[in-house]
Amino acid sequence: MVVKNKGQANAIGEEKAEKRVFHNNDECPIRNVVAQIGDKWSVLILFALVEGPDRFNSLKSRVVGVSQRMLTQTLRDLEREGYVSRTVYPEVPVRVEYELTKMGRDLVKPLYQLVSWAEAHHDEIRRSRKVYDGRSESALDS
Amino acid sequence: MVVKNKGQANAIGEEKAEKRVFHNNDECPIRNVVAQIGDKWSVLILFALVEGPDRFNSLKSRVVGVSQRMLTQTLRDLEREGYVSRTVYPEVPVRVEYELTKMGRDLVKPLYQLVSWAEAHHDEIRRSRKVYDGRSESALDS
DNA sequence: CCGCATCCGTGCTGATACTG
DNA sequence: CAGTATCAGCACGGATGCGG
Repeated sequence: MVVKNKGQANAIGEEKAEKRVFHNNDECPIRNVVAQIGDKWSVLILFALVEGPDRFNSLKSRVVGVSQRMLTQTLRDLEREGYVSRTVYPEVPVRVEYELTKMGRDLVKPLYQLVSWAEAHHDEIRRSRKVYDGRSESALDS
Repeated sequence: MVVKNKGQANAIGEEKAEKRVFHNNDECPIRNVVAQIGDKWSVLILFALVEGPDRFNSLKSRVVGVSQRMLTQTLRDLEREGYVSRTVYPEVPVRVEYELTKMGRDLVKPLYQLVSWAEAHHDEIRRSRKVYDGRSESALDS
């Protein structure tokens, strides 16, 4: 992440010294990971695969709304990152199974913490949005 | 998460368990949270604010690369979600401080787990990318 | 069944200039 | 200091058609 402080102090919540500087570049592991899982379909696909290996068209059915194009593309990206493995069974017709790798199953753990938090605070977030949007409207009063 | 557990046991009969269906819509708390923090600057700004309240231009210096436009916009979004509070001190010149709310500080906890994972696996991910990209090139052999 | 190729609209993003 | 306004580029993502 290129945390510039006194000599590359690692991690985030450790010392309470000077305020840290954050870089968003190719070397930033935060963005390198979050940018991928933060896209439109990655998280849903990863969680679908938690329940076990699955085929392309089965995934397409289970991840409602994903297009063929985006499912292919996202699976390729996840495979490139090393989260998902792709296995082709040369049967007739061809069967292709996608499965979480060890790193993929590892990633899902902290990800699940985040999702649990999201589910627990969903209502609170939506209330906050309504309040915020309401204030914006009332700002138009004279 | 809008998990629909009904039938859906289509195709290939040998499903050992019922697999869940994931929807990406406005009601999905996963996407509702991940979509926001997954954007280009949210995580870095949130982590910058973990160290305490900060002013606009200070944040702009610490989050290297962010433009004035995106910093404003992201802070507004985070405020709307309820993660960040905005306080204006009518001094001369004006001072505006941004601070994590309780929910914001709460969110950072699971987020920190994810970031720690990211830092620990950054090298492995980059190796995986190189391998993947290497395979793509060698596929051009004859 | 599992894709890839192509077209194309839309929204995110940065650069720049201006305001209270 | 802390924004807002406007313009332009381009990447994201959907729809469709073709191929192994």
